[in-house]
Amino acid sequence: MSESPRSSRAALTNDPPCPTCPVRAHNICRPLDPRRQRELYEKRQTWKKGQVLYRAGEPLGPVLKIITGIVAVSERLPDGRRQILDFFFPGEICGYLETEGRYSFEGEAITEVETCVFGRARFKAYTAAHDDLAEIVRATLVSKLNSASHHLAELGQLSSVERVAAFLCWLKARHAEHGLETRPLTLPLSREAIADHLGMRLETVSRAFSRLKRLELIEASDTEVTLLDLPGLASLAGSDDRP
Amino acid sequence: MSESPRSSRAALTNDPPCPTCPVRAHNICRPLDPRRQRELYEKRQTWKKGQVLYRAGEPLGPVLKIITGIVAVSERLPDGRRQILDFFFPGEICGYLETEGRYSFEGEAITEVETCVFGRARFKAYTAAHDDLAEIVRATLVSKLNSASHHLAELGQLSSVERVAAFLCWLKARHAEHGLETRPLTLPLSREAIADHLGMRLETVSRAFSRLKRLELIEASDTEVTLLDLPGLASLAGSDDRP
DNA sequence: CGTTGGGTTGAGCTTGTTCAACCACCGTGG
DNA sequence: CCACGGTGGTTGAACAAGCTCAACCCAACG
Repeated sequence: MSESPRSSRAALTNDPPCPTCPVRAHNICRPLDPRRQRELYEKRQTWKKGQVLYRAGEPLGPVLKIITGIVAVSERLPDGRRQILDFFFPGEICGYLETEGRYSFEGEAITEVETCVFGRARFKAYTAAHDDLAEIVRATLVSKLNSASHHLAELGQLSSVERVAAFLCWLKARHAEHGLETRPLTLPLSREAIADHLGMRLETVSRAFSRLKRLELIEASDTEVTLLDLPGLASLAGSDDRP
Repeated sequence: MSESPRSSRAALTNDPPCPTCPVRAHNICRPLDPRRQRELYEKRQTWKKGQVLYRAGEPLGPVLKIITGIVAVSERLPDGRRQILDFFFPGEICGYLETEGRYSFEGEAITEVETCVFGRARFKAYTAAHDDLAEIVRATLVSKLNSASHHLAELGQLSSVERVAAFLCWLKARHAEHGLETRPLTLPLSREAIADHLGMRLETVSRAFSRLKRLELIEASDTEVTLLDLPGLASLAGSDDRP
């Protein structure tokens, strides 16, 4: 056996880039020691903005963990209308939880995206074999069900301005959770993406932003928002923050 | 040891009513042999129409499996608006999947309801210890996430008539799945409950029913509906049933 | 320097809400 | 037995919210 430090076999199985990965402490990777990192890691892939990671109805492909960028998961109606169900942020795993047999939804890179790529069968077996990982998957599933339900209540009951307020609060929480700047928030989403997420038209989203500015609840440009009055926004959004 | 066939201890631990339970073949109970039925069974409870099984924010109580009747799970805004997130039918388990620490939502009996009652810790431990049961719980969770997502797309994208059409298709599928009469469907839900589920007002639901009748897609009374043209309804509902 | 892709804003229209009247059904009590 | 009130459903008319279509703005970029 060769002792050369970079034989092709060694390059394949050793030295994963995990130690410098910005999301090594997120989700499934959080409890991994170097040995398990090496066992689980396979490869990475980058996706251009607008590129589709998987399409509804297609047979299942690999499991993807987002390293950088944002993925929108959506359902599309035959006539082209689409509902963005969720935005996946760095650290999250997409194309896994919401799958049974085939993809039910569509995953699209909303920004430039970099992902870790795992063979599905291997990933499933590995997470099933390790209790701590299985528990993380389960907890994520429960939390996704909760936020989908909450989102449901927003779409069903809130007016357009209320929905945008709720969205901004949600976005802030998400940024905070991922250690990103929250004052101001960078808005990596177009008005159209926000509209498709909130079940309204982009013009209505734009008007809602204008209203919130006029009410001095936010300051906003095309790509940045500052939440000036978080409690005010939250109460608009119907969050019953009982103190 | 007494040989008397009905000592109090024996009454407590033996002879669960499972053999005659109408939902013994549903969900978690499906793979149970008599021994496991005896181990898992605790007791039953009935709830009057309108009674609240649990409230958002309360500490967790027991896990409930519905034997007969329908439970509506909803989120309520501070100002009283409510969104019915899901209807739970006989065989389903409620107050379990969507919980983390405390109840996030509210469960209310929409009809007279009979349930099996399981101590939560015991239930959790038992299902975790049996692989087949754990798998059923996991699959249910995934399927609930899928249907919540789909419901989200309906609320976000469909018009009022389309939503009612989608709801009727869904209801029919649900009845079929539970072996209930589907022609005509009995409608155990008030117009108000349907409205709260679809994010509209009861008057709008009523008008949508009238429109669907005029289009001869359905026949309906207060408490019964017949779906005359299922494909027609489905296409209204935006179901891309590719043949 | 023109073109292109978002974003904003206005005017008119459509859809769904609000408020109110009315109806059918059902159980209760005179 | 019938009058009564209550509950849930339907329908209409006026109104409001959000959508459509179109003009316009601005910054980025070839």
